[in-house]
Amino acid sequence: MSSIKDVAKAANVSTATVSRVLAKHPHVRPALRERVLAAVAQLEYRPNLIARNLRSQQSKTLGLIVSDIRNPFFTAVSRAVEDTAYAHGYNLLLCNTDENPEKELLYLQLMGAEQVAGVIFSPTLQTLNRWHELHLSFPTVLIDRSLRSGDVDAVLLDNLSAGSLLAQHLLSQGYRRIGAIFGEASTTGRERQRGFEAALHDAGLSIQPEYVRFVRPQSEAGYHTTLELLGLPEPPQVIFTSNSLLTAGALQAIREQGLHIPAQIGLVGFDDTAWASLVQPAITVLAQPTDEIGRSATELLLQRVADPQRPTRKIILQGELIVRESSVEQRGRT
Amino acid sequence: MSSIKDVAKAANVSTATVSRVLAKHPHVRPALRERVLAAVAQLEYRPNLIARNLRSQQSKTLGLIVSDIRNPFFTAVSRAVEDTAYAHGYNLLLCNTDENPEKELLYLQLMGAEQVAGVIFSPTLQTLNRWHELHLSFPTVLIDRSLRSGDVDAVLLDNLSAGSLLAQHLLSQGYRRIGAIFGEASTTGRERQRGFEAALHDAGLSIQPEYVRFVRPQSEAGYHTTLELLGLPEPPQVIFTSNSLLTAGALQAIREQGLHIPAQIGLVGFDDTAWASLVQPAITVLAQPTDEIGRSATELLLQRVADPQRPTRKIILQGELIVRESSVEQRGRT
DNA sequence: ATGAAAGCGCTAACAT
DNA sequence: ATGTTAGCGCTTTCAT
Repeated sequence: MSSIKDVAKAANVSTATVSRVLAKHPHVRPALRERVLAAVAQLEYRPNLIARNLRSQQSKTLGLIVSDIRNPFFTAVSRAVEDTAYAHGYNLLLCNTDENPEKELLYLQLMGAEQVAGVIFSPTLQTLNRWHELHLSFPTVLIDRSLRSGDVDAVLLDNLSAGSLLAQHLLSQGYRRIGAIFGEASTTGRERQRGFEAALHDAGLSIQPEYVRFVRPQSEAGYHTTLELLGLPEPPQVIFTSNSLLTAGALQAIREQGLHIPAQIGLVGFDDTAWASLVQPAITVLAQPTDEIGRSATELLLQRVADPQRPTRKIILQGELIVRESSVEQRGRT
Repeated sequence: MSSIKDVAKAANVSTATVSRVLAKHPHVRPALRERVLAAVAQLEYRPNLIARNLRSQQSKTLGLIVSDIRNPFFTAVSRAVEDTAYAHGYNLLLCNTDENPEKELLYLQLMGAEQVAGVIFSPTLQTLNRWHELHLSFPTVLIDRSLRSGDVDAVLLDNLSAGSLLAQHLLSQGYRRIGAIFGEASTTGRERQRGFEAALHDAGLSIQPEYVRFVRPQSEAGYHTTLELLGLPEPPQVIFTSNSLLTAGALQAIREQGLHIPAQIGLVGFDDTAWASLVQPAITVLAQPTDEIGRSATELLLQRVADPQRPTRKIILQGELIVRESSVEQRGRT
């Protein structure tokens, strides 16, 4: 690998001049510029970004720390973040935490050590609670989860409204006994649950605790919890799930019990995954604008990188209710 | 951010000693070690990896360049790569190329500039064809695609067998007019097609070119191509797709045409995605061992990092045919 | 066993 | 407009 010195030697100039040419500084004589460029081409010179970063104390890398890349929501967001970062000349350091606070801390440290320009992060509740103790050396934009009060940039869904909207839809369809499964590790599940409860409350319904569960936001938990719900003396008429992994697990459980959707049981969830419209009946979902979330988060982060003094902002996006066949009106049911 | 100098000063030792303690060198007096460790803790010192990398000319970062992170195959592989890398103390620089050779080259350059320890890459045919011109400065493991002859480490599916296996299953089910949609940008699609053709040939069937298509390996293409196939004067009895995005598109097209699977048309594909077993009827697939692919690729890469002289290896994994309802026997059909 | 010092490749302040 | 040089934070000879 040839270095800037080799180029300087080949072009018979100083390394400073090479650096200037590469950085497109204005005051370089065309003749020299040509010589440098020729040498660069001839030697196939590529600047060593490590050295550049060390010297300039900043990198063109963004960190993205998500809890599970297999969750289609994060997959979609990651893709949007990557695209946006790329468009701005940034790259992506991707980390997976499995909702594990220790891994979160470790990766956060890593980001600091790698001198990333900034980080996009979906934290667990635990890490969020000790956020102020962390003293991170880089700007952060939270996605999917945040503290109401937290003084951090964030791009979030209006989870309260989203939970309400989905619950209201269920109520409007005549459902009364609603089983609900929420993710336990994050603020998001809690907020969606609050929206859900608010909707029931507004409709004059009381909350039956045995119908409301908080579990690990993964397929297996969705499956087992749905079986439990279905096994209740008076099983719910519909299952409300707060993320798509839970929805998948619930669907599997319902199928295995030989129950027909929507005739015997309804099912709704979050995130308009590829399969939500592919299964039959298609699943009613509260779709999140994943592209917009990823794009906004990246742009927000880049703006903060450019201006660290800028006041904290939270971007709240609205979800969209997509009504499909899995939650059609149930007449004449108890 | 405190540096190694600050620590040295606080512990009243030289930076060399701090470095030795951190690197767990054997010959440091316990007393000094304690002082250093105390200073590290007190100052919350974190080594600057950029500086470390510059000095040691190597990093603990692995590059992963995939064509589309939204493809569940790559999502699953990425997850496995991340896990394995993490277990070995490495991080992941993730890039998305959209099957775009220019982006591939750009990202490959970036990897060099970022001094990654190595790269796992799923290249397009075009980049593969000029692989030897690239003169990469880091070791690479190819996944999903490769040249038969190429002198590069790779972890691949036995695509020929996989294509055959899936086609043979179709033949054994009595299907004779088989529409097939393959990805065009990679070697993988071609190989699966060769396996497919071999199976038909072995069964004494001739290949009907209008039934065999090569398209962009994405959902939209699967959708439109399936519509075309379905619109043929004598439409196929079953659709064979060579990746899960194509399968999803095909399924959508079939549904929109109001055709019943498997009574009116069959459907099979690759990759056992979350939804393949969730849709009804469940889809027969040739499942790839995504976890094993990601793990093997990472370990192969790490071994090569450790020993650059080691002879090139290709790890060929077998797919598994999972027969479900979407391809059941068709009796009495023409 | 420990410290002094060189140097990884680059940028930028300073000098000319 | 261009060159000289210091130094980013670290590791690793080379002395002692």
